[in-house]
Amino acid sequence: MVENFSYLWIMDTKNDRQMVEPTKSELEILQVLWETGPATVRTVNDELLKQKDVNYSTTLKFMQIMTEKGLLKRDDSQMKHIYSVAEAEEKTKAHLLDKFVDSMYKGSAGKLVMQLLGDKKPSKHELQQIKDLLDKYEE
Amino acid sequence: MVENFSYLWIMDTKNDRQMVEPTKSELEILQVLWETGPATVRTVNDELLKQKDVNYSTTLKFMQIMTEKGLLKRDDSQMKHIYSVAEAEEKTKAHLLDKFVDSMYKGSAGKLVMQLLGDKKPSKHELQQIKDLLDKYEE
DNA sequence: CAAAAGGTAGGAAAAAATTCCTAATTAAAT
DNA sequence: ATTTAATTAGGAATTTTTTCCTACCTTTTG
Repeated sequence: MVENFSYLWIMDTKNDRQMVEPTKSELEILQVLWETGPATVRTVNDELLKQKDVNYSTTLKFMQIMTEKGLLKRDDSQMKHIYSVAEAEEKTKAHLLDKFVDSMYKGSAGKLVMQLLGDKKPSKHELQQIKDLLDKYEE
Repeated sequence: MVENFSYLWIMDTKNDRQMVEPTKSELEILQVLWETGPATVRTVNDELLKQKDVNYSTTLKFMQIMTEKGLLKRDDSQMKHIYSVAEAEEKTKAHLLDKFVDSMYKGSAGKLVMQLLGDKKPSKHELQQIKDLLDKYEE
């Protein structure tokens, strides 16, 4: 019986992994890693420095925390650890988008798109892409 | 000369007002006020209680802070103060959506829509609305 | 090999966001 | 007129997020 419980607990923690939501700073790091692919702290920090003033040890700390949270994976077989994202970019983005739509538009994707069109100005090319997608979607 | 400077400063602070971004908790309060329109702390807190466990004085505090930040306006001519949002719902949402698109999809509204269609499932009615809007948009 | 440079780990400090306690005030009820 | 209930204001405490200092390794360089 005890084994059953602990087994369930292990499964739970594994499934909860992507439920962990990145903070603002953590998201910035994810975005770098989505761009570059697996990378060292140095590489990530250099990228971040292009956007804002940030200390190397701050980035290191974040990436350590994110690894603990399960947002990142780490290969520490070499001295320079290589970090990579734990979940696919699309999956994470889908989740964040989902949350955004739910909270801001009560889950109505249509409302969001309508505001988007009034607000941002998609290029002609993008508009066509969207239309194509909508057509294909209608099956 | 002094008058000129102070005049400019006043204009600046007014324009900066909506640049203040709500935190997560503050957004929840905005959402209630968008629904109900101008309301007392009591009303807002009652609404919040439907979603989560929150103390009256916590809500009060938030609404005071939000007023200081310029996110809310307050009519305190009566004992029960009446709070209302400082900026129109659409304007605030547009701004937050804009930030979201920029940070997550590098400003490509098209990319977002594409993910949206793969992810969420807009209803047939919503799809038609979107298409209509796209057609109208092409002028 | 000694020094310098570049890494990691761990903790602590600082800043931001959240929560709620308490005192004072006003309105309502008995 | 007292008491009770509802409200605001102002901290203060807590929690979360962000930042970075320091000690200690490992690798590279002179």
